[in-house]
Amino acid sequence: MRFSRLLVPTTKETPNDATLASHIFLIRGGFIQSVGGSGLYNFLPLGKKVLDRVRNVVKEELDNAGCQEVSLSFVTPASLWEESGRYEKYGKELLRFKDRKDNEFVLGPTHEEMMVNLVRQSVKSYKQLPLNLYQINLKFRDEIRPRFGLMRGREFLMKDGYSFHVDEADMKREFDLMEETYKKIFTRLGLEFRVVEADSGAIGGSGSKEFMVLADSGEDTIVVCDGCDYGANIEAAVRREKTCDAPAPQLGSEKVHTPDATTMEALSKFFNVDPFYLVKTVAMRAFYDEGKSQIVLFALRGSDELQEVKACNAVDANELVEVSEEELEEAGLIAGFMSPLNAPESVRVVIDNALKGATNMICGANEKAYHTTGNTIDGDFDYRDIVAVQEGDACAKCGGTLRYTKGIEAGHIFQLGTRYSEPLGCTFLDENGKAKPMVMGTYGIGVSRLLAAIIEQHHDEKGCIWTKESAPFDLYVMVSNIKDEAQLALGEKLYEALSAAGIDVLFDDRKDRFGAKMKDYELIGIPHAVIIGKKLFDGLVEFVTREGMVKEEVSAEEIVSFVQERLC
RNA sequence: CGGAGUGUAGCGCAGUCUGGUAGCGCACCUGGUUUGGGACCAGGGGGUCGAAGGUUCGAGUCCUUUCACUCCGACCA
Repeated sequence: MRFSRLLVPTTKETPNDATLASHIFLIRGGFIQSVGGSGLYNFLPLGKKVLDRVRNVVKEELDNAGCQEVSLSFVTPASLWEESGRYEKYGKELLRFKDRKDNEFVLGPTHEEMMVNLVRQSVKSYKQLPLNLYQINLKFRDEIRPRFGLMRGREFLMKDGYSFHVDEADMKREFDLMEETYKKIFTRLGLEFRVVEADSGAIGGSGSKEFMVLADSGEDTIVVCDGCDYGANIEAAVRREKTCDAPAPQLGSEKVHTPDATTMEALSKFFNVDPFYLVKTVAMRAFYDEGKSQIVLFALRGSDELQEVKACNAVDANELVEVSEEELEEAGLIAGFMSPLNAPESVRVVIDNALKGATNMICGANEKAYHTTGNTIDGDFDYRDIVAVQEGDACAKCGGTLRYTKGIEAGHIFQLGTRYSEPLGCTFLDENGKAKPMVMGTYGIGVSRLLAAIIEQHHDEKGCIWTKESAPFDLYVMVSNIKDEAQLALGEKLYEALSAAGIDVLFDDRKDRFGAKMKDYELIGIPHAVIIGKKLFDGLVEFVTREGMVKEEVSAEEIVSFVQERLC
């Protein structure tokens, strides 16, 4: 491709809404263009090329693993969503609309329903299973807050795969195969990543794993172990039970006047005890379908923090919202002095596993300005894991030290079970002629997000540094001064010879000066370049490696074979 | 939805307080010079100042309403 003919509107100036390197360089490098609506982007020729290359890597590996590509309608009938029960559960993220006949539709945010519908219509027998179908298509989620360019757009390209099995064991086999396949994909793309235990979220199902591309700019906090390979999203992370060296308060069962001790810190000072021996009670309003809600008290040790996703799952709610003091009072609760032990009937109580059987605990009295001491938590409560693992906690697996790191969720695989096949009636006949719901797995990769993830991991202050399998071109060839006939002639010759050798070359034949072209090269970030410049007088050209901007002088006569050797 | 802010040329911004010919940089077009680190000179095109209403002789500027977008929190590939 000749640069002079390529639409690559590079800019010197940074768009004012871009803060992330990937967002800045993808816009400045002319890969993508903001559409104006938030979270919507056009892919320009360079961006489209990268997207296609990434997509091909994904496709090749999946096809190798025996998956079959299909393409489902982007517009999906609302009735399917009602069948699965997600029409409401998915909430405002579903973009709903009606056609001229007043039929309701949804722009697909994920396609479990659609794929199940496809399969239930065409698969009837155990002989046709297992089956793994995928597509690489647009998705639309009306995100609450799109941001960071391609990282969190509303419209995005996703690979979504769905597998169908006769039983759980076969589904797990496929799940493991997909984990291996995903590892191959991310490795080929040159990404440093980690596979972690994850929460299943709105998709539903049991076991799930996320593929986290490690980057400080990642939106997810992941917990990793220094001692073993344990890794988990903070939303699903577990730890070894915590202990405390400080002595437990030796206080009998009493009610103590504690007027100003409304925080854990103040309470800890008041009694001069470690927060480990305090009961922290967090009130949240849990929302369910049809707008129903209930106040829930979550109790944990004063030294712990509530993990909201775990808490939300514990009460099976759609979402949790903080509660105002007025609402608390209406429910008969006093902020700062709440207790799970004698809570009003109307509120639900969930207690963290770590508190089960705890003794000598100091707790709110459910009475203004009073706490009670000497409590033992052994009642018939709903005990759950609702705690946020903290840095320094011990690994449940090996006892090593856990720490936080940041990641970009690039892939997520789920063991779905019959979450969708059952309500949608996706059944097959087994050897005995009995109808059974298919056991499913589902597997996603954020393909457009991968572009952002690659740049987050591979860039410098000057621009992008694409990895081998993601680069828009294999090689960039620059003629420094196109008025220099010898330079131009060599450029044309190289362009032709290298292209003929199967190398995808971006040939910079523009009239601009050396500096301008160099800046564009650095911004666009093609892995290697050949610069034809003044040293051609001495029969030399430069071979540049974008990573580190390493320059090597090579004889003009040998450059073709030199490049071929270096690029493969 | 809660909090904070911004809407003026394709992009980045000034002008708004104190009403009086709509500006600057980048980009773009024409001509010339220049060609190893985002060149220079000369000329040029491009705007219903987010929208609606109001005050006024006169509104980008003041008032009211509204919409959109951005940033900080809850959702997710």
